[in-house]
Amino acid sequence: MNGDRSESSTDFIREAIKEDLQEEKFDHVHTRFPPEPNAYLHIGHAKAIWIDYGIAQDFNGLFNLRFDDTNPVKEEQEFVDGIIEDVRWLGADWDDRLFFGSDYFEQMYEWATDLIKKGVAYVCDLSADEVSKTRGTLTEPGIDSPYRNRSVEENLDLFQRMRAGEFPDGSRTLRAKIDMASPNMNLRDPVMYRILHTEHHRQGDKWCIYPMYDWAHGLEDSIEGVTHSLCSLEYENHRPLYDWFLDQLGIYHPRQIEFARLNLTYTVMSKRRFIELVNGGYVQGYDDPRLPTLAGLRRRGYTPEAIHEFCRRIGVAKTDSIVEVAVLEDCVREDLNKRAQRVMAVMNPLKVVLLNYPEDQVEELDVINNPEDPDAGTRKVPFARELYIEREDFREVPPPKYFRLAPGREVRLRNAYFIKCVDVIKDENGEITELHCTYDPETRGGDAPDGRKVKATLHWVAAQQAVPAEARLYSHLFLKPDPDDVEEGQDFTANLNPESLEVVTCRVEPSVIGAQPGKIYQFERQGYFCVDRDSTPEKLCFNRTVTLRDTWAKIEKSMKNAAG
RNA sequence: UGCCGGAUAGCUCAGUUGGAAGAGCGACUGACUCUGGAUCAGUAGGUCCAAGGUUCGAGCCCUUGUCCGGCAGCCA
Repeated sequence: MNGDRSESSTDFIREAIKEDLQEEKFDHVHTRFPPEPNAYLHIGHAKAIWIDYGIAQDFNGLFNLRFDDTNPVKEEQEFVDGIIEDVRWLGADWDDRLFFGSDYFEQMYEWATDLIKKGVAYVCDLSADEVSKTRGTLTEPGIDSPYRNRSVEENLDLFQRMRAGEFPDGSRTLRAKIDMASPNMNLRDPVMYRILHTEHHRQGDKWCIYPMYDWAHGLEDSIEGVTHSLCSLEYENHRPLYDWFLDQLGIYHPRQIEFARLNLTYTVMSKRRFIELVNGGYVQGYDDPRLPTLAGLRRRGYTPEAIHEFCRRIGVAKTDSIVEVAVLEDCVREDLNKRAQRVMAVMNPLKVVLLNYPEDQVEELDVINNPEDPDAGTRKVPFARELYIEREDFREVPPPKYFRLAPGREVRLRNAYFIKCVDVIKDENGEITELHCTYDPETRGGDAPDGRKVKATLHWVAAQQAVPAEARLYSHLFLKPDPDDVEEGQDFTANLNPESLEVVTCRVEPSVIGAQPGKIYQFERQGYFCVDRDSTPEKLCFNRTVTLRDTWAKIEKSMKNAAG
């Protein structure tokens, strides 16, 4: 874990565990992350993983990765592979404890039989619709199933025949006999098994009855010897049911503790919505860099360290909360600032011709790779007579407090020379096509021997030597902090940001040639950019992870506000 | 008019066994600077939902109320 800055932070779960250890309810700690393999993981799962894995580490305990694969209709091997990759990428380590709930089906079946023999489980012939109708409501009790008092022998026979495949889907269920009048809906004779003649991704056609989550989950934790089953708030009302099953069976009993799941501003965080966005063509896949999926974040250039730091900062609590994306963005900036090699790239080029620079000369300038990291070394960057600078780094009529290039003004080209603008060239439409400047050979490297200062430093590239590349500039997927904040009759897609992806062709210094997908750079003064897998040997493709903090934009905004 | 949770700074969240109210983000101010977009430092005064109670002492415990969230899949 992140040793140097984690100042032994604690939370209500860690405290509860400490207590359990002191009171000797448990003599060790064993947690697990139990995803269902029916979708890709998102940053909300990362929070859960860091709680599960982080706690196991803090207490020198064990951590399992277990797939909760009890529903063959929705689950696929593709997601198993994707999830394993994501969890490993995040840095959680399950050693050799990779498990599948479906491997326990036989044991679960035996335990179900035990419950039938005990007289606390029965085969019910009601249809799904009838079960629903007889369950009652939040304020009214349900009514007993007419099959509730079948004999143990008949239940045993029927259940065995359910397994043998004698009955069609949905015709019968195995139910726990608890209390149809319980104020907790989960205790109104919940279904334990349903009939599903569907092939399972691991079990094949071995089974045609499948356990419900509520029946299976507690058993899985029990079988694995998990001490603390950490899960989200929505399962709080299910805890009494897990306890009931475990108590009836008389088997090992983990302790469940619930915490609030993560919500983020300007995005959505559910499988269902990801599917809608992908199917609707609003994003290009589950690993679209605009999505908060782990695959998307990874492709965007987020690092495991940044995500870990984010999880540390947001903490663990039971309060429903919506965390600002700005916190996440700040975490990547902090991490990438330390590790990203700096490079210069121009997004929106404006040609600069250095009138007094020799026509065919090209210099190789030594440039520091990362001012934050002395070990990062230096590289060569070509400098020539024709350059590109950022169009917005020049103003013909500079506003107050604008210190960048303007007619007659001198600025520094980062790592190179001072230049002074002597002429502005325009086309017939009055559009500026290029700048004529002079450079001062004495300022090579960026400092003037006579001690004179400039107020701005611009990034640049050599026009001939720079390589064109595609840059994908991402901004928030939604226009509002809460995507569900819509007019009546609309859904969250009404808040989609039409400009969440802007694709431009930029020009980058040649040192990036050959960079592999996943490589992260800081484009100086602009932001962090990550080489995308869509890159080809001919053309690099960059995803903007996040912009740098933009103080100038703030100044500009406040001046506008002051003026308006 | 059921059951289970929650309510702390502008925003988002911490707050260990009850013992002088915290962080981050944002904002503002300043330093520094070859990223005026790196970096660093400082400032922020919130009836800790409300009203009672227990206590020498309560954000933390108890009671009541208010508001918010979850629960009526043969999903997880």
